[in-house]
Amino acid sequence: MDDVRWLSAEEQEIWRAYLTASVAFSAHIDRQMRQDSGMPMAYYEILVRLSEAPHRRLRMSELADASLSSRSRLSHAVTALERNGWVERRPADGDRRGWVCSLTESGHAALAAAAPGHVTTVREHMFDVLTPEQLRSLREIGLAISAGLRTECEAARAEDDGQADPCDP
Amino acid sequence: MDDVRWLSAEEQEIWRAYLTASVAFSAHIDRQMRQDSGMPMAYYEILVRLSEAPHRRLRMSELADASLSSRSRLSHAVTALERNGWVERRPADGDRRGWVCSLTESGHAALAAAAPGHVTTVREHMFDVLTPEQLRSLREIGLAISAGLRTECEAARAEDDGQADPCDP
DNA sequence: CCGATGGTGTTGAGAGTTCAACCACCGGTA
DNA sequence: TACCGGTGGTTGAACTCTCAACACCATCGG
Repeated sequence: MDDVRWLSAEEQEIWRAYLTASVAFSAHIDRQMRQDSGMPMAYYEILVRLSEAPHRRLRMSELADASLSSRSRLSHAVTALERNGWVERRPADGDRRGWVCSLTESGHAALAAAAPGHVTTVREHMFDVLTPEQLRSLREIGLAISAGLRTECEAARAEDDGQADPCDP
Repeated sequence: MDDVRWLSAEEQEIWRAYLTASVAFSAHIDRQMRQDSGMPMAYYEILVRLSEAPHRRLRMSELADASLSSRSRLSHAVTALERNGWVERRPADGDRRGWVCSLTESGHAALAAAAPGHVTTVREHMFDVLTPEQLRSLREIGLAISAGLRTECEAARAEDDGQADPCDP
């Protein structure tokens, strides 16, 4: 890592355009969610993933993967969501290490109340400002970046020479 | 906000592709920065902005805008950076309310040490996985989304009927 | 000069995240 | 059976961020 391939002026411009938009957009969405529904975006994501799962329940580890969250983060988050009565945790049958997390009726109601504002925000600041072609492109870009992140994890895992895996969360 | 324009299946796919990539990518970058340089990405951003400013110094409010951070967040961050000796805060002359924050030599060294790893990560997971055309498109997409967020702020400000401005940070 | 208004920046408390242990359990192996 | 590495999940402390309140100063109008 000694001969760094620095970014050209043009590349810097691209990177900055992406970074600025990404940071500002996610901050905007998070703020909207907190103000209108009293929960951070990460919690909304958890509720969404639960609501989409069969029987509205998932193993903790599966929920962590689905909601792009570390196990530790999810554990804390579920504790908070449980306090609100939006979610329940019960032992998994068949594996006494595991727990399944399920969406309560009250949690489903909270999700239903939060969704309209969220979707409206996303539509206004994304689908209303981009052309259909840009949207198609954005989909491909997202898939490519995600794939790139995933393959690095697999490569690190494949080495399995005791190196720490930098892709846990 | 009663007749919500929900997302079509195709739109959901686009949104999810973007969200997944954006969250995973920023988490990856933040983790790399923390592990290799002991600071969160937000702090690196502050150092970068200072290093690019004339005389490597900026008013707190300008630095907050440049680093996409709220004033409160910047204030806490600068306190932490000051503790590391990477940054200094001194009263602004001409306006006794204000403070200017400047990058120290030690801060510049920390930035120089952190940059290679960061740039390498960005290149590997963005420039190496996207085509030139996708990169051009991503730049336009970023600019469009940022512009959309900005115009909403201006609209809110233009109303100036006592409504709170939801675009402060 | 005085008060009203607005901008600049800080502070403290509470919420959320990260990191590094840690415990409990599974599955395979000797 | 006993051991042992690997998995599932939690915990507590330190850290970062958000939000609301505040203090201070500038500026403008009377």
